[in-house]
Amino acid sequence: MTDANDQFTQRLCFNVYATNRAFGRFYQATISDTGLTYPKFVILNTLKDAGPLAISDLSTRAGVEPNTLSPLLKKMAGFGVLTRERDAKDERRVVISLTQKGLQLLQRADAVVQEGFAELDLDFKQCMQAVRFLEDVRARLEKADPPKLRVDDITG
Amino acid sequence: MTDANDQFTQRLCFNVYATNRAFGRFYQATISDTGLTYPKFVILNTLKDAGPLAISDLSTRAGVEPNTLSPLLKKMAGFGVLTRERDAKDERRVVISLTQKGLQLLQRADAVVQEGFAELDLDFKQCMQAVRFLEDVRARLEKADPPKLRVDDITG
DNA sequence: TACGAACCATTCGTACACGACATAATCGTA
DNA sequence: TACGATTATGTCGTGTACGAATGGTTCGTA
Repeated sequence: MTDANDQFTQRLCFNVYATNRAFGRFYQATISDTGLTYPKFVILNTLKDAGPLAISDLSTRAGVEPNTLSPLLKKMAGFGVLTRERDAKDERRVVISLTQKGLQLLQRADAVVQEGFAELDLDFKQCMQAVRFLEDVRARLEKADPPKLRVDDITG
Repeated sequence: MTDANDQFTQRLCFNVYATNRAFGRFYQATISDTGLTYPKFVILNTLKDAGPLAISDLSTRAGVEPNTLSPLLKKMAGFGVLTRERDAKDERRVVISLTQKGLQLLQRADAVVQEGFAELDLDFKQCMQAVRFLEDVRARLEKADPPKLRVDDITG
């Protein structure tokens, strides 16, 4: 890829960044009254699709580090939307399961979110292409070995 | 758009979310030694492209709320990469300008980031399409009036 | 020209998100 | 079978990010 094209990667990065927060505000406005946030919504959704998962597996699927999940899951368990249990076969693992309450909450939230998304009226084909492209980008980012800039005289 | 298509909007949202953090980790690995982070990088880049800006304008361009920017800019000014000055014409406004030090830091960081992005070897055309699509999505999200779910008996 | 509306920056409280580190459990191999 | 390497979770410190509320500044209009 030429230099000119790398500019587009930067623009892609910026648009991903800005769009992520736009989506976040959209979810906030839609579901914050239920106590849900987008990250919590993602966790519940992942559990619904995959069934009970250890924290590390949940981490991989959601693309979030385990140390981010750990306190979040503890809090959510406190609200009864999921449970945390040590795996008897491997005492290192903590298995997370969706509760009935969690499932109901998720379904209600999901319905309203779908309703809001429908009004955006996005083009189906473009949407699908973007999803596939972003999945590819993510895979490349994860296996990449990024270069490292060292600057001793500047802090910030 | 049909219900089936809204599922794709959800998948888009998730991929934007996950890709954003993958990019964030990439930047972290690349430029954290300089004290920069991706949000700070964006601020410097925006100032380089647009010249001095009031905080509210910077907020609009970067897609970040002013209350997020405010403390961040104060800290960055402390490191000498930008300056904060009250606008004499309108005492409400605080004008942010890039310093020479900030510009140099940005240029060095930018070069290394480009280098890393080149190795991702993304497809130029797909990248451009994704950028345009995400810009459109963002515009729609910002003018949308999201539905609101109220649930009294659940907190989280 | 005065005064309420609108605008701009800021502070505050809360919620992710990460890297570095700590600790406990399991695995591999000598 | 012991013991170093690996794996899984959790804690800590730091850094965004947002909505709500605050306190000046400017604008519009009576």
